[in-house]
Amino acid sequence: MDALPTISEAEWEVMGVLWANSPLTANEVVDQLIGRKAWSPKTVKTLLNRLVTKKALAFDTQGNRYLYRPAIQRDQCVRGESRSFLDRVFGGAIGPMLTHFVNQSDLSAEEIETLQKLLAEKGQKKSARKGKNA
Amino acid sequence: MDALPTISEAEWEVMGVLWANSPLTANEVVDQLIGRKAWSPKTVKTLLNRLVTKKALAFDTQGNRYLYRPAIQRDQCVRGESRSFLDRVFGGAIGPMLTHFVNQSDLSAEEIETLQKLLAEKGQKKSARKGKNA
DNA sequence: TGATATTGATTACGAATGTAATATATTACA
DNA sequence: TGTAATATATTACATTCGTAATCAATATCA
Repeated sequence: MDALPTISEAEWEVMGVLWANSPLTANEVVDQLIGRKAWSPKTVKTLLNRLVTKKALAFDTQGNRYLYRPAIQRDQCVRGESRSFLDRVFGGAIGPMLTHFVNQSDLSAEEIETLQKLLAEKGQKKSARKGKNA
Repeated sequence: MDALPTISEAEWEVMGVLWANSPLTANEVVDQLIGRKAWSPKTVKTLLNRLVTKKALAFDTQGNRYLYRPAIQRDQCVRGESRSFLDRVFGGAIGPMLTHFVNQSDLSAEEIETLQKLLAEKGQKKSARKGKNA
């Protein structure tokens, strides 16, 4: 059930580009990263390669070029990373984690409102079907 | 300003023990980890050593034993890790990150309430001193 | 068609990590 | 005081990661 490959920090950057927009050639990925990372194009190619090996990316051939595209969903990776982070730093306790971020961060009025609504909904469901937490 | 050492996953486990309770001898740390990690005592010693080298831990000598204690604050490390996680996975956008967790998680009624109160306070301050976000 | 440019594949290499084992110093028991 | 037990220090070793350079295959231009 958990066959997610491990995505390193640098690799996340590359995945980010392709999750946002794909398929892309290697050079297009390189271009997207200009300004955000001071990487040699060679480095980016290496990362693309590793991600293919890890089966985090797939590609279709177009002449002698590859058109890369994600082979795993961003949302799955986000969940995996989040779980790992939560366990490592907050011992798996999500309440304290959220509290921490709300305290630390400078949320905009809109963000606060969005979250409040979300929580309100959560609270509703909660009391609507007591104990039946899926 | 950012002189925090990098704490690896395994090292977090050890730091966790000492943040919760210190000072402790190496063996006491080993004991605390029994059941949670299937590590050889040697491995724990190695981690303690590395953490001392990284200046994440310090120790006082007691006979031929060391009494280890944290040399950096948990809160600082939490902030560092959180920032790194946020940047990597959510591109630094805290709103979406919180939304994600609230959506994904199964918060207890109490946790929901706590967060709602927190957000309410945040919202208050927000409108009280507009634009003056520190 | 031959030289060149481009693309992906392979190789490189040091630092960090996970996971210990061995060596050395010191203490404590007999 | 000698020897065993224990504690820390040093060394080990395979992987992963960051960061590229070089090699090999192919396409393109002259």
